Parts: sequence; structure tokens; C-alpha cells
Amino acid sequence: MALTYAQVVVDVPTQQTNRPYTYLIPDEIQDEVQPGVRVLVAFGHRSVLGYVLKTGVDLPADLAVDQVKDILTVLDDHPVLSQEMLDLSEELAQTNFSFQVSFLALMLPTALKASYKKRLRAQADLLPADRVAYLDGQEERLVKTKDFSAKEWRQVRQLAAAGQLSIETVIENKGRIKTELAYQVTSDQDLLGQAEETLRKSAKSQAALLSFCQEHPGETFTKRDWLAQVDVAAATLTTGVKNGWLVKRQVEQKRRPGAMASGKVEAVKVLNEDQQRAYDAVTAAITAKEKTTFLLEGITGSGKTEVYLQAAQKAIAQGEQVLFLVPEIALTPQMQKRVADRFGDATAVLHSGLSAGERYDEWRRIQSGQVKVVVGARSAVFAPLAKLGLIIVDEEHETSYSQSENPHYSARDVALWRGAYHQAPVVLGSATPSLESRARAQKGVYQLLTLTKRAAAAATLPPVEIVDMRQTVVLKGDTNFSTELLEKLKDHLARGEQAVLLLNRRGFSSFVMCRDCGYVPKDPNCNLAMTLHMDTKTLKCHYCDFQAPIPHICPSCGSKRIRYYGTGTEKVQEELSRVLPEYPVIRLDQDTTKKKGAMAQALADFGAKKAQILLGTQMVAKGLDFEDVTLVGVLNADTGLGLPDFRASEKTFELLTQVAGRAGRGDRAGEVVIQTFNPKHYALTFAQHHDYEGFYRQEMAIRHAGEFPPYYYTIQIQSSHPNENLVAVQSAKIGLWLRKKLPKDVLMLGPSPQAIAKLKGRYYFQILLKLKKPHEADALLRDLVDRSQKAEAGFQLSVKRDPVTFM
DNA sequence: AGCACGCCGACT
DNA sequence: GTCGGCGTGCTC
Repeated sequence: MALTYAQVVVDVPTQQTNRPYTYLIPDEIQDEVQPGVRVLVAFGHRSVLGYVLKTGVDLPADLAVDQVKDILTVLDDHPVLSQEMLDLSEELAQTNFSFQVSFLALMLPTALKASYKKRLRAQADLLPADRVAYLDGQEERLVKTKDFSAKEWRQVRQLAAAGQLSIETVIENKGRIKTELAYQVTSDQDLLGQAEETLRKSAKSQAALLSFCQEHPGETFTKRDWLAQVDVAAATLTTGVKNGWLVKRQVEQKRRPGAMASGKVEAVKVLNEDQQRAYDAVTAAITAKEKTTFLLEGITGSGKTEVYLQAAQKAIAQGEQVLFLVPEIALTPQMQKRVADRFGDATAVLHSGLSAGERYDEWRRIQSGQVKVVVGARSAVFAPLAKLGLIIVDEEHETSYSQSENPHYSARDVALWRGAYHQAPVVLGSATPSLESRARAQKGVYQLLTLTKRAAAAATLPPVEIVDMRQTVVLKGDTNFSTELLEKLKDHLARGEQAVLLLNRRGFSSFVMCRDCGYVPKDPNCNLAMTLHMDTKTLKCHYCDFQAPIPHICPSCGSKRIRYYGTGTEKVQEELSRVLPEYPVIRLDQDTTKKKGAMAQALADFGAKKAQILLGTQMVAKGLDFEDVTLVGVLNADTGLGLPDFRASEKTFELLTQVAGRAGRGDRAGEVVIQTFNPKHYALTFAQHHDYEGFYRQEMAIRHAGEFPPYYYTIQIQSSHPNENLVAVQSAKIGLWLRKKLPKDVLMLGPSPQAIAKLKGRYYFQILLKLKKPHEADALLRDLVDRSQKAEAGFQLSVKRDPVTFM
């Protein structure tokens, strides 16, 4: 029999190992080695985890038989990665300039990722002092790499070389299944019948057990269920086992994330004309198995979710599965609940609040095919659904769909890829679609569906008033509340209605400054102004976690006149308690929602009307649906406009439109007040008139003139090194190299230092490419990444497609 | 990542 | 001379 080989991606994320390696499949594990299983292989001088890509391949021409090693162990009985995921990982590695193995790891729950340890064991002549130092005084010890310093490891290896110590690599398979004790009823009816006849009259519990057994022959129940259902003591079960009525066994125990469905089944709502048209188009594509991409553009409150849910119902009725992506599941507990209410146990929810164990259990439920709908944020796009019939990307414009750290990817793009793979339609939904998606709909690449009316019969979009804060400041001095907003707040609150106040802090946070010399405390790592935190009475750098006490005397000029500038939610809350002391406020920001469940609790309290005012940062703008909210106030609309980002207007328009949509969703009319220092800015005036189309046209003209997306695709090439001079020289070299080799129609900006040039002790330079065809520089950039491997130690190069932040 | 190889300085 | 520090390169 010919030798068969497998292609394996090893769990060593480096540039040179970013390709499959060939291994020999030993005869005795021939059947177990399949594409998608995890294996243990020897690599270099150690054992590592590997992912099998392909089996039954020939020995590559450039390899001799004796150069190839054996696969050591197979870690899975069944593949944990489907062929789809293997293909997808390759595609993502190619187009996003990251390691294939990093994408493979992303597709699996943490429980299935390798955890490497070393087992150190004392040998005969180990000195007691060394035993204490390295083995904690024991015979053997399991250690992780980070448990010892480099120097200590060197010494450990020396001891091993001298034969005083042995080192063995251990890979923990955490994918073990938790079991619980269960009892299975015998299928032997005769035995049960005989037992009943010979039973003594006084044996009441045994009689009860026996009659239950006769009703459920062959069935298995956990011990907990037995005790609850039959109402017998544990000892009776043991007697049952002794008599042969029951067989003890271990069954798989599944953790279910606590009560997600509320129990009540949500009624299917009647669709209005717009919704029906959208529903018909999407369901036609589901039935025909067309990989159409729909852009569902619906004003806030127009009932997009109802269209999603009914379309999902249709796909499920056809025996297919649905992937439902939401921007940040923590921010949309209401959406999560609605899906769970509609689809009950057939729903799996993946969110950041799950423990590793819960996540693994949910992942297994999905993989086993029991699940019909998966709801989740970005990484849920890799959910192991085999029969996808519909993919929904809600709030498709949200930047959280894009992962900016390595490995970079866009969940929206992955969703489109999977839709094409499964011949399933993809619905991108938003009240304010990204210009990229809207432009594609314009060109007919996506099919545009619009919802123009609010779903609730009486609900219309609220009128929006823009208040010029320059006037307010002249009249009232330093305040966060204009007279207009304050009066409206009093009116609405007096009527028992609720208000949402948004403090847009993007790019603007409170800081400390000396009034005499202008000194602003900066952190030494990043050289950025530090943010004031009153709760801990410290200054913090928001980029590297550096902390320092608030200075009382200026370190620069010795003055005592240190003042606080800027506005935070805390400061606004304090002002609110002064001007409207009779109304309690619920605050929603990063500080108050850090704790698990705090966000959901705050929203539940607001829903239960424990407070009439909800004050928060951007997280109050999204997805909230409270029918008694009739007033929305935006305290500072323009803080995002000053950012050096070509998407600043788009983001501001989005935020204002989204938050305005929180008002008047029920039967009572709502209104919105926007406070600003730029009352004439088009992002504000178009938002005021709920005019997405108008904004789209104007912004497209500006993008066209500036040669920005969606007229161009962008790729960011970021260089960094702890030495500023070195990174400047390196990125200049890269710039020259690229300029020579890039296709002529590719525009190149830079290299230039980034706006935040120094971060966590590293200096950053960037080059920005603008391309007409998204992949025209891919091969060249892969080559560049490859070459950068040979640059100075500490030099890092990151290539990012469609970056969200530019400067 | 880790381990070997190989090149340089401080010691027997 | 040789031991050992660490920079460089490769792992089927």
C-alpha cells in the first residue's frame, strides 16, 4: 500500500510557517485522520497542535521520504472544522495578510485551542536546591512557558542536558465533555413484570420506581431528573441498579446560558406594505437558493426586525438554518430576547458574556445541527452551521463588524462569502447604510429594499430642533443644557414620559490643565493628554492604561490653579442633579456597564420606569426600544466632527439618526433636540430632516472629490518599532519599494507618522493605498509582509484592508 | 515559539 | 584554547 500523506497547518503563527506542512499518516490512524480534525505533530524540536487540511495527498516533489514526520495523535473523533471553514481560512489569510492558523483558531471555541505545558520531572542526581527552585520541591511539576523567565528556562534546559531533569511537552485537550450521573431503564419488560409480582407490599418506593420504569423502558434520565420526577430517594435508585431494572451511566452534561427566552412566545406581527414587499423579495431568494445580497434600508422603527424574523421563519420551515449577526450583543439585549422568544430552544446565542464552557456547549449544539438560528456578534459569523439558508447582518454600517487587531477581518465580508458558499441570500439591514453598501445597491450589485414608514400605526419620525450652543454659552455661561432642552425636559418628565440624553464623547474627554501656563499632564508612554476619572481620583491614558494621581500643583510652573476641562457623563449627571433634582438619572457608559449584566440591569430599570432619564454615551443610541421615551436630547452633537477621519460626517449623521429614532416609537409623539456649535453642518441638517438620501448624495460628492471610499478601496500599511528613527527610515524604504512596484492606478499616501504616533512605547508610521480593484495589490503586499520578516528585530508590519480608523 | 548553529569576548 | 553569551534561521 502506498504511503499517504496529509497537509497540516501547524499552530505556529509566523510568516514562514504560514503554509501547510506535509506529514505521513501512520496506518493505524488512517481512518481517523480527516480534513478538519486536530492532530498532534512533531515540529522542529517540539510537539504542536495542527489542523488537517487535506488527506491522501502525494509527497511533494521537493521533499524526500525521510524528511517527513508522522502524525503523532489525532485529537478529535470527528472533524471540528468543516471543509467550508478550511476554505474560508485560506481565503481570509490570502486577502487579509494574516496567518491561516490564526483564522482557524478564531473559528473554534477556546476549549478546543491548544494549551501548551511542560512536565518537568526530577532525575536521580538533581540537587535539592534546584528541586526547590524549579520543581517547587516536588518530584514533578506542570509549568507554562510564562511561569519561568528566559534565564530560568535556560537553566532548566541545562539541567535537562545534564540529565538531572526531564522535560516533556504536554498539550491539554480541554475539549473534554462534562458528564453527569444518569440511570437508564432496562428494556427487559419481562424482568420488570416479574419484579412487580414478587415485590413486598410494604415496599412503596420500589413500587413507584418500578411502575415509572414500566412506562419508560429503555429511556435514560439524569439522577437529578429521577429524584425530581419519581420522588424517590437515591438509595432506591441504587436498589433498582442491584435488581437490574436500571443501569448506571454517564451522560453528557450541557450548560445552557441562563434563561434567555422569557417563556412567553412573541406573536408574529402583521407586516405593512413595505415590510411585505421586502419579505417577499427575501423569501423568494431563500426558496430559489439565490445568493442575492439585499440592502434593507429602513428608517428607525420601521420594523426591520420583524422582516428578519419572518424571513428566518421561512428559511427554517424549509429545513435550513439562519445566521443573525448583531453589532454588539451586549448592546442589544432586546434583540437577543426577541429572537429567543420567537424561536425558543432552536436558538443559540453567542456573546462575550459566556464562560468558556458555555461557549463550547453552545458551539457543540450548533455543530450537532440542533440549532436553527444563531444570534451573535462579529465572531459568530464563524458559527459551524452546515445548512445555511439565510444570513442577516443587522446595523450593517457598524464598525464593530470589523476586527482591527490581527487577524483582521470584516464579519460583513465573511457573511457575504458564506452566503455565496451556501447559495443563501444575505440581508444587510440599516437605517443609515454605510456608503459602501449603499453605493453597491445603487450600482445594482445589491438589491435595495426600503422601509419608509414606521411600523406602529400612529408613529411618525419625531421633529428635530437644532439649538445653537454658541448663543447658550453667551447667555448662560458654562453649561451642558440650553434653555430649549431644559424646558422640554421639564415638560416631558412632568407628563410622566421618559427622556434619553446622549453625550457624544468621541474624541473629546475631560482633561486637566494649568490655567497659568497651559500645562496638560500627559502620559510618558504615548505622549497623550490623560483623561480625568473622578471615581478613582486619577488621570488615565485611554490607550495604554497608564495611571497617575491628579496634580494639585502644576509640575511645570508651580501654580495651584489647576482646572478640569471637558465634559464627561459624570459631570453632566452632577449638573442634572442640580437643575432637575426631583428626577433620578440612570447613567450608561463604559464605567457603569463594566460589570457583567450591569447594562441589561440598567436597561431593565429604565424599562420599569425606575428613572425617567437615561443619560449615556453612544451606547444609548443603538437599538433601544422604549415606547414611553418621547424626548431625545443630544448634548454635544459635533464633538465627532473634528476628528481627522474622512468618515467623521458619516459617523455623526449615523449617530444622530440612530438616537433620534429612540423617540416616539410608541403611540405618543416624540421630539428631539440637538445641541451644537456647528448648526449649519450638513451632517446635522440632513439628520434633522431624517434625510438619508440627501446626506448620501452630498457625502458621495465629497468622497468623490477627495478620492475616498466608496470610490476607492483602501489598505493601510502600518510599521512600528520602539525606535522612532528606525521606523521612519524603514517605512520610507517600504514607500519607495511600493511606488516602484504598484500598478499605476493605485494611489499612495505617505509614509507619515500616525496621529497617535507613539503608543505603548512604540512609534507608528503608516502608508495608505487607494485602489480601484480591491485585490490588485494583494500579491505584492503578501510579498512585502514576507520580506518584512527579515527586517530588524522588533520591527512590525501590519497590513489592514478597509481600516476603520485611518489616522 | 524554541532550539541549534555559529560567532564573539572572558576565563581556566 | 574553551565555555557560554546571544543573534539568526528553520521547523514537513
